Amino acid sequence: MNAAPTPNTELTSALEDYLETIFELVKERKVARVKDIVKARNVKSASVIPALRRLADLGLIHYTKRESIDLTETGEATARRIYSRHKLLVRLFRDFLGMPAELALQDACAMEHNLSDAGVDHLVRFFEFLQSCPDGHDFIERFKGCALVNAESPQDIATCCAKLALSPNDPNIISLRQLKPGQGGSVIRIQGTGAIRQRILDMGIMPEVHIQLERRSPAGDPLWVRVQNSQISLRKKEADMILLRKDTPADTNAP
Amino acid sequence: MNAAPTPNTELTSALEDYLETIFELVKERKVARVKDIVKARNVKSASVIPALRRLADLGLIHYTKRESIDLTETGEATARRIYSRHKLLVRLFRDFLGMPAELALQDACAMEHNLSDAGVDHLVRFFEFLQSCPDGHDFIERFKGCALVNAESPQDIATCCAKLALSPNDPNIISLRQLKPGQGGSVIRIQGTGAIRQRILDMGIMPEVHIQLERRSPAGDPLWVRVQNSQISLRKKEADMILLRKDTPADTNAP
DNA sequence: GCGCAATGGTAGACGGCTCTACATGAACGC
DNA sequence: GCGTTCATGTAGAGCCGTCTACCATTGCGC
Repeated sequence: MNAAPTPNTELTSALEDYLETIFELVKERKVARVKDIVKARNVKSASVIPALRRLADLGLIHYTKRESIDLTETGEATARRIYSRHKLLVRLFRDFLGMPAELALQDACAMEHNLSDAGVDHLVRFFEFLQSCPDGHDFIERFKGCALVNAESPQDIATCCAKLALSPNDPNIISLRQLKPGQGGSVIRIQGTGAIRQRILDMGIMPEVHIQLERRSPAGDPLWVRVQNSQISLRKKEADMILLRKDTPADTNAP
Repeated sequence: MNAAPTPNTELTSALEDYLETIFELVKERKVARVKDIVKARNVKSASVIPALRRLADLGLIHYTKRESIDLTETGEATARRIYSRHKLLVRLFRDFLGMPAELALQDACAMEHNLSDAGVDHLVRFFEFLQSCPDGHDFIERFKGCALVNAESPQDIATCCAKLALSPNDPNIISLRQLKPGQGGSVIRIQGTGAIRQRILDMGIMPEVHIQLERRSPAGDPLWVRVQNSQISLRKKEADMILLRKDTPADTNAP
């Protein structure tokens, strides 16, 4: 995936993964063996050995042929740094956003290599805020209890918010289908779940995105809308699910 | 970076990047040229051409030698999907976590390839909640105004929280340095900023992590603590910055 | 002591992505 | 018409990370 002017002396994502695996193995059972790494990372031993050699060259592990593997001091520090990014992302996705543990883990594994120091810092500040501030905790709990998060146990938004600004009768909050051609609005939320929801998200329609209704086909069903500067077509059924705040006359040339 | 049993017919991260670049160029100036891609992605034309050929093979772009490049219908849909992931992450890091725009962009670029559908969905639900629920907005605004987020314009946590549970005199909230050997606690926050803060985070010390004080050196300065099952040493100065909630006698064998 | 199973390691190949160095084409000024 | 210039494309090489197929060591049961 990369390859750039790789100066051969760099910790790549793959190596980070190996290092992290070793870290976990050592933590768990004091010693890492090739077999364990093969199993944990689901690769062949032929892939592991050169990786170990390179980690050894980088001074991150102690590795001599046919002997047990462990981390050097800098190796352990580096691994802990990677591992803590991992934990942080898991915490974000699982504990805060309510994502299933399994999936949160997968995403965290993949993303941890790309999270910058600044990203770490800002996530940490967020968690610090939650730790210190009971408002924060209340907020998260309400968020997690809410139908938006867990479609299976739907609890209405109104129940989750202390004060709900979107009165159901606000005439500016309408579904995309109710727009007139030429009108636009900003997405507030996508009603509904499952495959249709995913399709709508895949098209780039998500909260805070601006949509404009261009026209309806004569038959009425496919609607043509403009999103992110390009035109896409939607079925009525989908347009019903997209809730938005209609532009006020003021913001005619909206984002 | 990958390479797996790559069946040659797959959209890799690098290709996704090229596709997204083309999407943005087309959006901006109606047409993408090799030169623009070279410039945008900061690579050589020799790298771009084979990528274009493979994108064309995948049916994502129209490309014939020496003619202008544009997206097929599926190419545009795919690109929009990737792009919306990108935007979503930017929104998280910049608008919600208050990360500088530049850095948020970089992180988003790197991470967008690894965010799963489920991850997207959960982030979206979070933004939907914020959109719908004034509590949410208040919360974010308080978070962003808070000293934790913006070290430069420190506003005390107490000011940002409607009700602050951590009374400053809570005897269980102490700095790591005040622990007695054998005692432990859960990190609440890291005081201070800059390089020292980053060093502490790099060691894996962040909110919700459990730390136990093992011993102090005779001189008193290096402290030895146990984090994530391994022992690390800290200077007094660092220990001062780590605020934690002391274990109650109940949770003696804490996580 | 010996042989077998399991574990660890080697050789060689392949695809992906990038590069440098060079070649081709097109467009514009004159 | 022709040459210069810039954009585009080609050839070949290198590294990474994976694989398959084979080889070497170890240690354990007997």
